[in-house]
Amino acid sequence: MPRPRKRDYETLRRELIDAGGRLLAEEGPAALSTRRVAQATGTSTTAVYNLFGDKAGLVREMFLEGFDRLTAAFAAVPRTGDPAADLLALGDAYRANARDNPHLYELMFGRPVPEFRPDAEAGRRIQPTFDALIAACARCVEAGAFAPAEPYAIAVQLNAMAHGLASLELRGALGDVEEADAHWKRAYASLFKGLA
Amino acid sequence: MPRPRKRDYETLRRELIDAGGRLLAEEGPAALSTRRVAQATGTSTTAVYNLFGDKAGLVREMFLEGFDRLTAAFAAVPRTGDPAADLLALGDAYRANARDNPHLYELMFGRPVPEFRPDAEAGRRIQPTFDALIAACARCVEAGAFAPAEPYAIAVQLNAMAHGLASLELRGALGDVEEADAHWKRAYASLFKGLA
DNA sequence: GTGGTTACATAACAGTGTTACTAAACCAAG
DNA sequence: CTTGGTTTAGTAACACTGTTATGTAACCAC
Repeated sequence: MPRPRKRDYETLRRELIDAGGRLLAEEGPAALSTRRVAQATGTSTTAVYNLFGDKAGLVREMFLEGFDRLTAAFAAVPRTGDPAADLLALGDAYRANARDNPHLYELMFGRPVPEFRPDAEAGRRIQPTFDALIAACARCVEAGAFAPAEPYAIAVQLNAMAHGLASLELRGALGDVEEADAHWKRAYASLFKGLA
Repeated sequence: MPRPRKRDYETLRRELIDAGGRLLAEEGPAALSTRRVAQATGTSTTAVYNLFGDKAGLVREMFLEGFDRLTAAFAAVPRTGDPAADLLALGDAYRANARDNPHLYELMFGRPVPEFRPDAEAGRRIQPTFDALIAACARCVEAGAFAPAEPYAIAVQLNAMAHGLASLELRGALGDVEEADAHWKRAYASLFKGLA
């Protein structure tokens, strides 16, 4: 007869992920030690290994959650009668996500945690985020805002531009907020013109 | 009368930076421990602290060297009578640099080494790389290939696009080489059209 | 009480960046 | 020659890391 569990595993798992998210947001990736995460949830590091396999498993969940949030932010963008404006709004949502969660953004698109590297399965799991962008591009093509082209190919361009701009902005390379605003506006205008 | 030095400091400094570069290229950022770098140069970790202040100081030199190389790659791009083609060639050089040195690229544009974060001085030191891009954009404006606009503002767009594409490509998100070629080609075509 | 099982925390291990410490190597002065 | 002073260099020590090993706890069945 096994020893009873002190805590519900689902709840503990949730708390560990949340604790990791808080530490990451407040202090950056260097704060993500198994000891600190475990301590923040009143348990021991063994829980990380039992519930996630290892530290990378925990960080993987945080990575996936970052994309879930981005997907949700995209889904929250209202669908108007103007597909081009909707696509711009997606870009705004992407930028806001990066600015509001710089450390999580780096975790999603960079390699700040040495132990973690996304696997192919994780890549598949984040596809919905990109799919939302592809769908928005398809609507622009259908509405005639963009010249006929494969929505996927267009989405790559938009994705690259947004990621490049967000990365530059997070590094402080785009100047103050107003200057950064202007850069985003110009870049999207150029690219939209080029895609028309 | 001080004890004589066993090694010339300039030479040792150079060797430590080179050793770091080799370890980074061959095994990635996780191999960049002070002990391994010191061992590879037949000295002890104290040398890292004496010559660079700390590990971050060594990594900072590698970061700067990465940009020196990129600047050199840009300088090696021949200046033709076609400024737009020259700008494309700069993009190719940027991409080649990223593909040939993926770990160094991540060090230059990401945060793979937790101890190191570029300071403002480092930011100034890498300005020449960006200046080359700005100059190439200026030539496109002067030649009428691009509509009149601040070369700096154009350079930001090109930089963002190139960085986004390179990052996606290094992550395996652009498919095989031919597919990636096509994505780069399309993205630059769209942006150039938009800037015309 | 013993055995078996799961659950959990702690100890132990090997590695990390960094600082502290000790010895080495040399010349000057007495 | 000895002592003192200085720089140089390597190693020891420290606190931290991810991870595995270990020991104890908690429960029921026999």
